[in-house]
Amino acid sequence: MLLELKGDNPFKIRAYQAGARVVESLSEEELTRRIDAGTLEEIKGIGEALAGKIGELHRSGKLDFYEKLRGSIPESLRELLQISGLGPKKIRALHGQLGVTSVADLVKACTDGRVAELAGFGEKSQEKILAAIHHREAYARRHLWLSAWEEAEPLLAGLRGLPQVEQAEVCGSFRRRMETVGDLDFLVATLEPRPVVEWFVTRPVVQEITAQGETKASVRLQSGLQADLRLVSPAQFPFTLHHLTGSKDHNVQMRQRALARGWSMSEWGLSPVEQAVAMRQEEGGRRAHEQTRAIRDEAGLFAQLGLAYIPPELREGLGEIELAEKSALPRLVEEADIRGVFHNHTTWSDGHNTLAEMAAAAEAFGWEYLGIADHSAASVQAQGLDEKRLHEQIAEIRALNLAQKFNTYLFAGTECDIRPDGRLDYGDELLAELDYVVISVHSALQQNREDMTRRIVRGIEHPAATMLGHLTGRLLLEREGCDVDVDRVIDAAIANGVVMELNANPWRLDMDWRHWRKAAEKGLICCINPDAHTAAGLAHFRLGVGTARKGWLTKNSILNTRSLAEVKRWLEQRRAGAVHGGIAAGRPEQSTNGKLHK
DNA sequence: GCCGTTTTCGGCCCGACTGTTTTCAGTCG
Repeated sequence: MLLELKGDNPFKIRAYQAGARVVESLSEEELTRRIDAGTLEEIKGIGEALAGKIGELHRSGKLDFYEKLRGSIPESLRELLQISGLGPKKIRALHGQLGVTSVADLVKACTDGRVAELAGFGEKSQEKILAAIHHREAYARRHLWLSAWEEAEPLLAGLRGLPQVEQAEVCGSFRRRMETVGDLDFLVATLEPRPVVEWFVTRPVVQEITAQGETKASVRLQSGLQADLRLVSPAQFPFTLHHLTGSKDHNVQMRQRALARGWSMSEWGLSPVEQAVAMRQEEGGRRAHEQTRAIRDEAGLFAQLGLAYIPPELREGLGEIELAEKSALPRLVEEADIRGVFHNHTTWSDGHNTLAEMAAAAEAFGWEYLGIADHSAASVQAQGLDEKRLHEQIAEIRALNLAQKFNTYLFAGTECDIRPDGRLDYGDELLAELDYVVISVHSALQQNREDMTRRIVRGIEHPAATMLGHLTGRLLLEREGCDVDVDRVIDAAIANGVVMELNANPWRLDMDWRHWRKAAEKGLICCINPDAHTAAGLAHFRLGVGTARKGWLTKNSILNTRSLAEVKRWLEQRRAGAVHGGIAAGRPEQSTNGKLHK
């Protein structure tokens, strides 16, 4: 950002951005190892200069280059970049010619009418800047994936219902299943765009139209979410779908790959390089792809570049292209693979539905089993169960199973607090009576990294622990997770045969998808849990499946894709102390049919 | 600042829309 504001070489700026993304994608462990071994430069995107700077920053906590850069630019200029419509060039003009160094300065300059007098600005720019400042918090806000879905779904259904529309999809980070979404990118295949644009910009949920043209429109929805509509011909659709789905890193790598094979690739199509260059010089842009390669869908596009189909969730530029080339991408878990969930709450603690209501809802999903894990006594705020009440609940669960009222088997569990010192909130005898134990941190979240890590690892080492609930306790867009050494916790879980939850509550999606791929490769087993507090909340398991897919998880590394019989056997063995190192060895295909046990 | 089966120099993705222009620059995605 500082280099941008300085007006430095745009390609240099891009190199820094690319380098930053590379560093972000590394675990702390690997980053440190590579710095110590001097192998940072082996990673694409990190050269001599960046490796040197990263090393200096890592060793000393300071970077001379950065300090000098920062000193040369007013700190407050950076926040101007957040104002939509203002880029580095305009900010430099405002700073250089009007002496604007802060948002407050800018507001004053606009209301004085001085901005409109600048070359390249006018009345309208001035108004837009003021409006953008006014709304910048609401506009810059990201939205939970689920909130975005609730906004997108009716619009998508509406678009698909229009007679002119052949295909419609939501692309972008939404399609890639990011945990939060910045805007919605609708893409439509049509030969008659006008009425579609007209329909889109006149929806009642549209608060403001920010752009409207022949082939695209942008609106601001009442929620503050921006929604863009792109319209292309059916022949272009797969190219644009891929392009708008991204991510940026993935697209850059795909284009490089296309170029290496003699193709110029863009959102418009795929054409031979020489032709694209020649036509661009003669005709300009779009016509360059008139003789584009005909392709039916995204799979055809990947195939043209010698790649297996890459699911949207994996398109983050994190090695998916290399594996697609070898047809070695994992077969990702699907919603239909889930046969039950653990970690759910009832009216016994802070849930809103009774045990029987939860069981009925689980049965409606066709699940073979449902785990009940109400809060333990320490979670007073959630009406956690004391020993007596937990005994009563266990009895009720056993009775429901005996009565065979539901086709879904109920497991008696608990979400047992890990106390600040790492001890569990129930005694060993009581824990041993349960079918399984979810251990979670709910209090003293501000503990330092070392204490928190030791606390959680101690919980994991308890012989009764079955799975670790919501690793960091984060609430997306609201509260940072606790500070914990994730790698150490993962290693401890694997060593103790403890499963890691993927909490599918829309606010959590914790453990983060960025950790799962490597963790699963090491042998960590996942359990996708909705952490449901209502019967309707059980449906959130779908968000967990989306996140698991984003984390490269396959059915085999997920506990609750196993049949009831397998899960029962595994839990029994675990409680007898016979299982160590996870359940990866058990092949689901070879198991008995869980339905026998209903 | 990074990169290399055209290269160690000379490239680096590119088109739509807006507002300001009077043919185009800046921003965005």
